[in-house]
Amino acid sequence: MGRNKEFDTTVVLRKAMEVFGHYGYEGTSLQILLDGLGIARQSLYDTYGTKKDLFISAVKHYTNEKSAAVLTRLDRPGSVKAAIADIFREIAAALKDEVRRKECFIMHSAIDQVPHVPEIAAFFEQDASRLEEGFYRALVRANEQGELSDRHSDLRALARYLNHSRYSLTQAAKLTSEPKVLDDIVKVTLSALDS
Amino acid sequence: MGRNKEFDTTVVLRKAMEVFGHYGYEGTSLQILLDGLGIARQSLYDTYGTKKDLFISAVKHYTNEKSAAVLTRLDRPGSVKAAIADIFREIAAALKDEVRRKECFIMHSAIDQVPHVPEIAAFFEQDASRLEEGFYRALVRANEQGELSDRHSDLRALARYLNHSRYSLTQAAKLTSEPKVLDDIVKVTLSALDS
DNA sequence: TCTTTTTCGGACCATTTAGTCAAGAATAAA
DNA sequence: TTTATTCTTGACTAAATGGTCCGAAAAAGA
Repeated sequence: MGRNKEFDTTVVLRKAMEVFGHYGYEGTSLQILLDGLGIARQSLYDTYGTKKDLFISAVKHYTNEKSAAVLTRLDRPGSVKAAIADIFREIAAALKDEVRRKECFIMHSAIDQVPHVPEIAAFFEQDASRLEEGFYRALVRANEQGELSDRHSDLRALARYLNHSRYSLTQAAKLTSEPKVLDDIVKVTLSALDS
Repeated sequence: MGRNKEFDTTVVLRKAMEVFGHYGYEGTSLQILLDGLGIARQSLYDTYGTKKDLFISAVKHYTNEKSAAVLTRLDRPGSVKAAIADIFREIAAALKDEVRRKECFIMHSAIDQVPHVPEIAAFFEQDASRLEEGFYRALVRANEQGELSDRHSDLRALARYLNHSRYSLTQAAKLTSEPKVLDDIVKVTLSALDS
């Protein structure tokens, strides 16, 4: 009974990522937001709550999606170095794609709000530790599989580095439109795993 | 003849970096800005122009200062690897210092505005190319001095990577309050230069 | 058909926004 | 003292802000 929702809430969430990613949280006026989402003002408040609520939902949805993909790839049996290379090349591919890159920039807006929105700060802290642990587990396995040389003594540092590099690629993408630059950065980043 | 300015304009510019760095450009209301600068409203408009003018001035001042220091260090004779290590450790030191770190975050706010303020976009494009060239020159010299192994074939990629890593450290600092994490990231970043 | 839910659009609100103007006090050099 | 510049304060504006309320149309199941 009753009318069904006309829009797919996850599709709208995707659009929210794009809008917030482009204008930033504070830079996104309600008008811009509504135009970008393509829904009516009341529908926004009914479905997602306030502007801030929607922002938090979008950030969490985006981050969870990406993190899950990374962790899955890291835990898959086989070469760890190949897995990590896959992960970074996938990020670079997304950032080079005219369409897909747009929603990635919500990361930048989200990091912007870390000092002002405790819920986002706590969320990222938790996410970072999950990811760091994931990278660390993978690196330990890589070591057991003989993929690393003895110059990689500090696997904890390496794990932190890799997780941070993942985030930082979107920043690089915001600064350059040259795809080659992203490829170069990824290439050198991955070389940290070489012997 | 006439009264002198009571405030040092570069000191105020520094405070502007802190305020804009903390709240972001859009997140900084005029009231917050004036409170942070400690000057009267009219003084702001008389001395710096609009809010946007001040923001651009602060961004340029900060960037020029940092870039000049980096380029100077890179061009100094002696070990290039030591120079690069110095540069990154200095950044980490600044980001770990409770006071100095504050103004660094204007970089994040500035990158935020790249898609919306053409003047900032053009400025960063120029700055990035200057810095990339500086790193590249240094790496060529390092190669001539026998500091690099033959696994470092693509010095252009390495230069881009180093310049990007410089920027990305402030992002990492915004996400973590743990100093050890920054040290770890720097350590692994520099290991890209090892043989 | 009746009921329930959603969508949509416009009106509306109090608050905040960036920026301007004016006037008097302070300060410094001529 | 005179003159020029800056500082400070407060009032003011027009526009934009996020958010709420209302009513009618649309759609889906009972």
